[in-house]
Amino acid sequence: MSPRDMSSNSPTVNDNKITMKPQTVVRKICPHNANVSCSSCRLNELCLPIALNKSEIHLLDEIVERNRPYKKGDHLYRQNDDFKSVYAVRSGSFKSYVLSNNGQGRVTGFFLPGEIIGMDGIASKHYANSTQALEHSSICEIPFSQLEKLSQQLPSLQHHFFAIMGNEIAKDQQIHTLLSSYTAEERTASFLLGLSSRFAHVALSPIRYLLPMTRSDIGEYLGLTVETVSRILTALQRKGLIEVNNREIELLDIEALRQVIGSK
Amino acid sequence: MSPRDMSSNSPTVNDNKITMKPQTVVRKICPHNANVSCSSCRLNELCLPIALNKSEIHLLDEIVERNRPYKKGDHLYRQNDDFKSVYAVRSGSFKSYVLSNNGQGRVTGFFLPGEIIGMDGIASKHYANSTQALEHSSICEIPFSQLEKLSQQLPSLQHHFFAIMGNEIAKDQQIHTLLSSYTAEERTASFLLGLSSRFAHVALSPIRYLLPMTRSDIGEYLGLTVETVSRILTALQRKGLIEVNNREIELLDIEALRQVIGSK
DNA sequence: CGTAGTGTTGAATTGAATCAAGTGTCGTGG
DNA sequence: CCACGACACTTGATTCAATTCAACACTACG
Repeated sequence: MSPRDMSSNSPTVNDNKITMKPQTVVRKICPHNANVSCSSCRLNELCLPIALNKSEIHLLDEIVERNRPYKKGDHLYRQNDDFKSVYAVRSGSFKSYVLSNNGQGRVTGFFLPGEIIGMDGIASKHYANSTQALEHSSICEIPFSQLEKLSQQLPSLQHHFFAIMGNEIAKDQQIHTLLSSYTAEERTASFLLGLSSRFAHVALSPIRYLLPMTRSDIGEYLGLTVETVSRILTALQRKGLIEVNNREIELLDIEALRQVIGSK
Repeated sequence: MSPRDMSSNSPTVNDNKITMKPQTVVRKICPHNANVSCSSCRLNELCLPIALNKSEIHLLDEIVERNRPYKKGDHLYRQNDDFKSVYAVRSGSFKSYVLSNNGQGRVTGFFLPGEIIGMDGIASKHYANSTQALEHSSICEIPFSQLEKLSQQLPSLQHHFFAIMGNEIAKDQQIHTLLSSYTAEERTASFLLGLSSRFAHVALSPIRYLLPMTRSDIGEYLGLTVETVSRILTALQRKGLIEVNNREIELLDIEALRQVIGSK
C-alpha cells in the first residue's frame, strides 16, 4: 500500500531545512502534471523516496525536476556529455548504448519505470554512454550535486542511494557472468525472465508484456546477433515455453524457462 | 602466521571503539606495521582518503581495521555471507568469483592494491560473490555502517565514495561491452592493457609485470577457455606484441596492442 | 500506399570450445 | 635436497554454436 495521502493542505511544519519552502509546495501542485510529487508517485518504493518519511520526501521533491516527456528516439544525454544529473524513469523506457569506433553500437542497459539512469557518469563527471527513449517516456531529473547535499542532511537518503548504486554493481556483475558463460538460449531465457520480474515490480503482468526494444537492441545487449535472437525466440516458442507475436511476449512456462538456465 | 603480534605490550588503549581519539594515534604508531595509517599509506590517492584533509583522515583511520595478512587461497568472504564491510587492498591481489550450480566458477573481478572490494553486497546486505587472495596479501577492512556514519560528517568522503561506486559501475559496463562484442584476441589485449595501467597506478611497471592469476582465472573472467587464453598469448607473442614467460608478461609494443582493439 | 525499418528463415562459414595428449613448475614431505 | 604429485600450461585435431551472408516477409507510419 502506498504512503500516499500526505496532508495535501499543510505547507506548515516539515520544511525547516534548506533555505526556502513555500514556493515548492506550489510547484508540486501544478495542475497539468498529475502524479507530479514524489509522495504521490506510484513508483515511490522503487525510486529514491523509499525509506524517507513525509517531510524528507518534501525535501527531495524540491530538487527533482520533472522534465517534459521524451518521445521515441530522443536522447536524455549523449556519451561524453558533462555529468549533471541522474534520472528516474517515470513512465516508458530507455536504452543506454555506446558506439564503437567501427560504428557499431552496443547496448549497455535498458531502463523501466522506477529505475535510475546515469550513474556511470558520477566518477568521471562525463556520461560513459548515450541514452535514449525507446518509446514516449517521462523522467524525473535529479541534479546530482543537490542529491549529494541532501544526502548529507538525510542519512536515510544517503543510505538508500548507496544501496541503489550497490544494486547496480551487483546487477552488472550478474550480467558479466551471463555474458561470459551462458549460451544464446540461456541468455535469452534469462533476459525474458529478468524483464518479467521488472515488469512485476511496476505492477504490470510478469507473464505477458510488450518488449519496448527491437531484436537488434536485445542482441546488442546480450552479445548476440539479431538473427540469433530471432531464432532463439522462435525455438523457445516451438518448445512451448513462450508465445511470441512481434513485440508481444507471453511466458507460457516460467518454470521450464528457469530450467533452461537451471544449471547456471 | 598468527594475527600478528598486536601490540603485545599495550593491552591498554586502542580497543574501544569510536568516540575516542587520542588512543588512535597510539595505534597508528604501532611499530611493526609500517605504513599503517591512512595518512602515511602510499596508496592514499587511490583509496578512500583522497580529498580528505588531515583531521578527516584521522577520523577515517579510526574506523579502518587492518587485518592480519591473507595467504594465497584465503577467503575474504564467501558468497552469501552477511555484508559487513568493504575492503581496500593494501598489498597483493584478490579475485572475486561465483559458483554456478553445475560447479563451474566464473571470475567476476580482480583487485589490485588501492582497489575496493565488496560493494556488490551493499544493496542486498549479502555478498554476491566469494573473494579470495591470489597471493600473500593484506587488506584494510572498512565497516560499512561506520563508513556511512562518517560520510554523514564528511561531505568529501561521501562524495568520494559515490565516485568510487560510480567508477565501479562505469568499469562494469565497459566489461559488458567487451564481453558482448570483442573477439578472444581483443579481450586478451584489452585485459593486458588494463592490468598495465592498473599496475602503473601503484607505481609498478606498466610494461613488465607478473600475472597474479592463472590462465584459467583469466579465461573465466573474459569468457574464454584456458586453452584459448593460452593460444592467444602465444599468438600475441609470435606477432611480437608481447613476451610471455609463464606468469611474467612484457608488453613489447603497446601501440600495436591498442591497435588490436582499435576498431572497438 | 509505398518505403524504411524490423523481423524471419535458410545455407555456408568460422572462431572458439571441446577433447586429447602431452610438458613444465612448484610446493611438500621424505 | 631431491622426488613426487598436483596443478598449471601448451599444442594439436575435431566439433559445434553462433555468425555471416543472403533473400524475403511483415508492419507501421508519414
